[in-house]
Amino acid sequence: MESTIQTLRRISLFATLSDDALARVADVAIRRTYAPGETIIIEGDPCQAAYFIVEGQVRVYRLSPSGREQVLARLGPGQAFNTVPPFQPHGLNHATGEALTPIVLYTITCDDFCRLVKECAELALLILQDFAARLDHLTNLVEDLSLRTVRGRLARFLLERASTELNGTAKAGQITQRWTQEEIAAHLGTVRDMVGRTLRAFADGGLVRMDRQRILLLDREGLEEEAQS
Amino acid sequence: MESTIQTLRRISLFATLSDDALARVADVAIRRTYAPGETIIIEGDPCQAAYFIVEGQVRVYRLSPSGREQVLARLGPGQAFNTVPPFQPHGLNHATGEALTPIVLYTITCDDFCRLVKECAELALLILQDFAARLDHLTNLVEDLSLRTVRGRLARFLLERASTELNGTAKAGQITQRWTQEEIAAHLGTVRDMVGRTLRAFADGGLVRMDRQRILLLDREGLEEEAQS
DNA sequence: TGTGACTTGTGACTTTTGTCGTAGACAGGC
DNA sequence: GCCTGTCTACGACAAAAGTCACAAGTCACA
Repeated sequence: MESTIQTLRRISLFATLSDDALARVADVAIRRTYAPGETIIIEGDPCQAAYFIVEGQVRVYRLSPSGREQVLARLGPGQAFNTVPPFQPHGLNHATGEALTPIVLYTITCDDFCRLVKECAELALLILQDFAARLDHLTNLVEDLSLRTVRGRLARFLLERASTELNGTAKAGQITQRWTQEEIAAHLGTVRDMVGRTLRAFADGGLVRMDRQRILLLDREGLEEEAQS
Repeated sequence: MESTIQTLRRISLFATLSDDALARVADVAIRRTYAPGETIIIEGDPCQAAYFIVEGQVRVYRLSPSGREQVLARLGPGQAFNTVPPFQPHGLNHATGEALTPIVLYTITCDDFCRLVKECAELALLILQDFAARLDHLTNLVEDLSLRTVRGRLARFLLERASTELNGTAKAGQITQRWTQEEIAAHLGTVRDMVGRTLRAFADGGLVRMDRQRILLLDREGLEEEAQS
């Protein structure tokens, strides 16, 4: 059985932390598990804790009154969520988090988390970097939603996925992970129908080929052109 | 003439900082001025510095290929911008900042800023809180753009302005600050025409009254209803 | 091999949003 | 006062996005 410290070391926020600091984190971290489909946090609830994923996939999203959802992030092992509200005066969770697969994670209560950060400059800096990355991502999302068409957003989405997967063993231009149109729609802030129609338009134009739930990028430059608008 | 330290004390990020820490900030802060209409930073440029506004108004926005802009924030004295990229590995400015009025501000170079934060846990915590507030704001903006109609966004915008201005001396429900439809549109991620038409629709429905560039909220509950969708 | 749950394809339609052109209203400088 | 530039009003139109209904495909699992 792996020790708490060894496990926490795999969280990217803690990866480069000193042993000393990590030990203090381990003192206050509590292990939890969730079943697929279970809701881990609910938007608007008072913030209880920050969450650090050891195993599994979590979808973080916001829900509209009319029931549509906007995915803010899809997170995997090593990533964290709900790290923001602890630093806010009246800290409410600002999104809902749902387990997609069986989840193992560690939680740290708001108070503990704030205290740790105050006492440990090392950790503070790491979290700042993490926040910076999120701000960057959200700013891009805002630009996308506000200034691009669904067509453009989908093109960017495909290009982005294909390139991140290149790091792995995926063949160039192939998106191996399975995405339903519904899921893609929730990421892009639109509805399934639009995604389906736009994908078909891309396929008709010879930009992509669809093979089940896998998508093959045929014409990267063409897609980049589409991504402009 | 006010000293640098006295001036920096008025920046909200530094307001509660210890004298000692503030002195170190003052050592590396450089005073700058800009004329109205001048561009202070350009999105995509490598990040040179963080900016702290002493006097004047700055508009921070992103530009689309087709020339439309999405305002991310409108900042005044005491507020800061471009504090994020210093914490990113390849730090590029992720938005454009433009002086609306004559500006006096202090800049701190990326390197200095990072070093200060590393050495001074107090400052790190304050910046974390600032980032948390921004993340909150951006998350709301994403939800708005993705899940609400222009009508809903405008209603929320009006309610928000009217309530923040209540703290001042403004009469209940009046938005005293002047907003052109063009500016509102850039905040909401739409175009002037839409804002004009929607405002007119609200006025026809008796929800607001428009008196030149001032807007008077007549029916707060009605607006809240509109804000749902 | 059937069954049910989930996913996708497709067309017709509505609503929302964006675009364009023109004309009127207003404010501030001179 | 009288321009001039900025802001606004408004109608007609075009494009994008969302909605609805229903058929068909896919898959896991008994």
